[in-house]
Amino acid sequence: MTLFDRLAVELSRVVAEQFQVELPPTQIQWDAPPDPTMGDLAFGCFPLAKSCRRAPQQIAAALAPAMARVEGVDRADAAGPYLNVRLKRDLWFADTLGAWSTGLPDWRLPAEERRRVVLEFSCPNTNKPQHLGHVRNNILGDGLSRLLKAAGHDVVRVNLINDRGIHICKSMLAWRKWGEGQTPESTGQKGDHLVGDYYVLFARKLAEEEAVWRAAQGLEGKATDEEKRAFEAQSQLQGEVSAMLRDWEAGDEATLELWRTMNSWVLRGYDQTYARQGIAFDRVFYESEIWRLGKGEVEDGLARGVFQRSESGAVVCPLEDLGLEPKVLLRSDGTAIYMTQDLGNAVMRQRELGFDEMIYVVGSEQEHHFRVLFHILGRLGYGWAERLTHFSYGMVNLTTGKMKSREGRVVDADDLLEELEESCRRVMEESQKRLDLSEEEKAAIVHDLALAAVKYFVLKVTPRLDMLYDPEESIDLAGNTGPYLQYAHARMGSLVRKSGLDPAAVGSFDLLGEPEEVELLAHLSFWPREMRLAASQLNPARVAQRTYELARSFSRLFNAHSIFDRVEDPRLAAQRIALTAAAARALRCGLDLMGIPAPERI
RNA sequence: GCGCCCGUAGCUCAGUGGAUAGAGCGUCGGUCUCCGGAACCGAGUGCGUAGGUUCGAUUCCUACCGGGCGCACCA
Repeated sequence: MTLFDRLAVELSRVVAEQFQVELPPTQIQWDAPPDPTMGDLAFGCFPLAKSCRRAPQQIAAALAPAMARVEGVDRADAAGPYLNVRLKRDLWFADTLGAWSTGLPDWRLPAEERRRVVLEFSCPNTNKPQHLGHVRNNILGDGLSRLLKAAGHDVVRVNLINDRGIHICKSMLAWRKWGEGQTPESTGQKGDHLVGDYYVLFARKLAEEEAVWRAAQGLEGKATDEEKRAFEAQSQLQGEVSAMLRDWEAGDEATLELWRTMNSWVLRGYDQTYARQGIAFDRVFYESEIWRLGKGEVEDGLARGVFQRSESGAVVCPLEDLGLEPKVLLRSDGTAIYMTQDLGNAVMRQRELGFDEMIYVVGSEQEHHFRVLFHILGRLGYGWAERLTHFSYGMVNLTTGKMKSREGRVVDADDLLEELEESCRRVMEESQKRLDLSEEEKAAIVHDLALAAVKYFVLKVTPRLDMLYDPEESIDLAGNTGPYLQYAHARMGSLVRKSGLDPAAVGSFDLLGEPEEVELLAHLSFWPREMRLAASQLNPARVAQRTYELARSFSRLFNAHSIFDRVEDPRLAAQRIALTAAAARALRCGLDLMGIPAPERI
C-alpha cells in the first residue's frame, strides 16, 4: 500500500469520526494543489457537503487538525473548501522511490478487471504505399496496444489487409497495359511505391479519357454527378477494371497470378514500412481470404426474419429504431458489400479469438459505419456487440491543405521517415559535442530520433481531434518533442553512470526536500494513477503529456542543483542519484508506452 | 436538410464541474567557472456569441455564428 493509499484510509477514518459519514478510501481522490507552497496533496471537500450537512469550508476546517496528527503528515491546513496536506519529506521520498528502486510500481488493474482485447489497426489497401494517415493510425494503434497491455489486459493486435476489390484492380490494370514488365527489381523501387505509381497512372489515364469524352459531348465546366455517371457507364477503362474484378472473383488464373505477384510486391514493401516504424501484429488477416464470410450471417439473419428482402431483391436491415433508412447487406445481384464483410469478420474474430472486447482503430469518417455495424450485430443477437468500440481518430491535415491520394498530394510514410532521419542526422552533425560514435551507432540513433519525433508529434494530440501536420515543426528537436524526452532520458542515465553510485543502495532520503526535488517526486508519486487513467480513457495523449512533464521537471532540477558533481555531502549526492535513477525509469516507462526507443546515448 | 465532432494565446495544442486556465513554437529579455545547452528562467496576449442549470461552468444544457466529417446496392 502506498503512502497515498494509507492517507486515504486515514482520511476516511477521520471523516467517520468527525461526521459519522462513510467515505470509502477508494473514492478519495488526491489532487495536487495549484501552488506547491500550499501543500503536497489536496482534497476538495465538496462531495462531503451533502452527507455531512456542512459547508465544505467547515468540513475542511474540522478535518485538518485530525489529519495533522496522522503519521507521515507534516502539516494539514484548511484552505477554504480544501484540505491541504503537507507530507513528511523523508517518508514520502522513501515510499515513492522505494517503489521505483527495483523496477516499476505495479499499476496494473486488479485481475478481475483484466480483459482479452482484440485491437484492430492499420488495415491498409494494397493498391498504394502507406501515407501520413496510416502513420497516425499505426502509431495510435501501437500506442494503445502498449498501454492496454501494461494495464494488464491480454491484447491481440490484429491487422486486416484490404488486398482485393476494384481499387486493387486499378493498379493491376494500369500495370498490365502500360507497365512493360517493370518489377521492383528492375526499377530498384520499393514494391508498394511501384504499385502505387500505377494506381496514380490509372487515375490519370481515366481523367484523360474523361476529358476526351467530355470534349466530344460538348460538356464544359465542372462535371456534375450525372455526367460522371454517364461517363463511367461507357468508359473503356472503367469497363476493363470491372471485367478484371469479375475475372478475379471467378478465379481466372492469369488474373490471380498478376494479383498475387503485385500483392507480394506491396506486402514486402509494407514489411519494411512497419519494421521501420517499429510496428508489429499478432495476427494478420487478408480480406481475400475472408471476404465471403459475411454472406452466411446475412442469409441466416434473413431466414430468422431479422433482415428483409427489398423490392429490388437486395437484403436489407431495417434501421427505423436508429431513425435511419434500411441498410443494404447484400446487393440485388447477391454480392457482398463492406458492411457484409465486417459482419462476418466480427463473428469470425469472436469465434477464433474469443475476445471480451474488440477495438477498431479507424478514422472518424467511419463513425456512422461502425454505429450501424454494432447495431446490426446486436440485432443478430450477439451479446458481445455492446463490447465493441470504434476508436475514432481525426484526420491529418497538412499545412499546405488537404491530402488527396488520387492527386498524389500526400505525405508518404517512407519519405517522411527518410526526411526526418536526414534532418536528425544534420542536427547531430552540427552539434559539436558528439562522443565518438561509430557509423552504425550514429545510424541507429538517427533512426531512433526520427521515430521519436513523429510518434510523439502524433501521440501528444488528443486522438479524437483532427490534427495539423506541419513538417517543419515535426522535425524540430527542441521543446515539447520526442527527441527532447530521449535527450532527458540519456542525460539521466549518463549522470547515474558517471556518478559511480548505486541508486539501489540508498535507503534514507533525509536530505532531499528542495522544491525542484519535491516537484519531481510528485510526478513519480502520481505516475501509476495517471497511467491507469490513460489506459481506462484509451488516451495515449495523457501518457505523452505526463512523460513530458516528468522530463521537464527533471530538467529544472538539473538546472537548479548539482546532482553529484560539486556536491559536498556524499549522502546527498547518493540520494539525488537515486531520485534521478527513479525518474529515468519513469521516463523510460513513458517512452516504452509510446513505442519510442530510449537509447542510452544520443 | 438531418446526425456526429470541433471553436482556448499570433500559430500548434493541454486542461475529471472546483483554488490564480497551462505548455511548445514564434517575439523580446535573461541564466550557467555547465555533472550532456537537443537545457533552464522571465515578459506578453486567451476560453466563438448569447442565455440557462449550479454554491461554483472552459467543462453540463439550449440557441446562434464559424469550421470539419458523415448520412451508397463505395471502401
